[in-house]
Amino acid sequence: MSTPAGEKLIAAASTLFYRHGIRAVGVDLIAETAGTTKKTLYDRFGSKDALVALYLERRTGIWREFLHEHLHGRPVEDLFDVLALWLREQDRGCAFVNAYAEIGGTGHPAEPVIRAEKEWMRAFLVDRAREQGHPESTGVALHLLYEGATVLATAGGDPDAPARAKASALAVLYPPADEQGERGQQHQHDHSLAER
Amino acid sequence: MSTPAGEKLIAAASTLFYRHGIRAVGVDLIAETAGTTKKTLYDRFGSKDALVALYLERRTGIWREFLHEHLHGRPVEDLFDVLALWLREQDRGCAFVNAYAEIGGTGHPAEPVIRAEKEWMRAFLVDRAREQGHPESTGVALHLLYEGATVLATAGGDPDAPARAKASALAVLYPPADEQGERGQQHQHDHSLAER
DNA sequence: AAGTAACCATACCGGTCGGTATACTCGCAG
DNA sequence: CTGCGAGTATACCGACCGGTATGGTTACTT
Repeated sequence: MSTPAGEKLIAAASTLFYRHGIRAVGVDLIAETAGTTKKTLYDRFGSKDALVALYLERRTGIWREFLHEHLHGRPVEDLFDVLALWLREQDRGCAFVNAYAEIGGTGHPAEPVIRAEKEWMRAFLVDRAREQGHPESTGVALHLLYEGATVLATAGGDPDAPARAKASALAVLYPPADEQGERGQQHQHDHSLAER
Repeated sequence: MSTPAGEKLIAAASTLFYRHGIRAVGVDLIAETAGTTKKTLYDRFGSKDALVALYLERRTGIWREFLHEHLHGRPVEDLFDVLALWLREQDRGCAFVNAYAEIGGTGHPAEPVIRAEKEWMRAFLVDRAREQGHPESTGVALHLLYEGATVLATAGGDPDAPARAKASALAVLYPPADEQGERGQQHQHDHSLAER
């Protein structure tokens, strides 16, 4: 936690950074939106870069909470239903991918935060898959499908990407029992997440 | 094609936009890097936004050429070897995803270029998969894995992501013949792309 | 010979960038 | 009652932003 004015600044910065991007948002606008001053911003955080790193750190917590709350007690493939739900409000996609697009490779203090988030998600999915009796490679595949679905739902403009990713995930988790080739998403298992 | 000075401007803009991002690069720097002037830039392209759109349009062509050249005559799963090769030089990841992170949802003239690229890639993979006897859903799965691998190789900092994606792709393309669960990437088929 | 497309050079515009400086007010703990 | 952390308000800094204006120089066409 931070001071009251500090929290208002983080909240304003988070909204603005996510919606418009990092470079597109100036510190003047952040301070004004938060109803405070640039002086306070620099007293609390020292630099815009530090505020950016904090924005992403806060965001990891929010996503993990959302994920745990909605995936609790459900099979791992329902991840994609949770993602679809998340993207309905977070329509600018993955904040970490977006941030990396702007600051990647510059030595920015937020870079390790981005890598850590991706690593955490990989480990989470490997663990969850393992609990259901699947090898590490299956968790990795789920992670790849998850990132792909996020990108295609936003930059790709395909709102059904998470649903398609779920279908692909089911094919990986429960491979068809016959020998080869010709068929597709024939088994539907209906593990689908109830609309809440 | 454009005039000589126009081409120099596009080349300079492409390098700079890809390396540092769109907002991070000013028109003054582009003109100076190209060894020409801002006047010429505006005479040729009219606005920075138009130059951004052109940058992405050019980039689609370069990637498609690279893809066709390296994937020619090889099975579709070798896509991931081609991607690894591409990312060895294009280490800032997908230019379209990065651009969308900066301009997405703003009505920028480059937005349709981004969506078109993702759609083209989807159609390409669906076609290629179909040629090998696989249903549309398999091509879609390959597309998701491809986007996921690109993100995880760059923002995720995992240079082996394309290789992992290939293993996942093989599991989708050639599902294991037994009933369920417990095993992973047991068949390796060795369709791997010869190092060139 | 006149016109024109392409180009270079330079200066300018209002606005915003990240960051700093100065000065003042409040509430609270020693 | 004094000192200090937290806050507000405002002004300032040099640098850069996207975009425009003016003017002059080639080279090729009609």
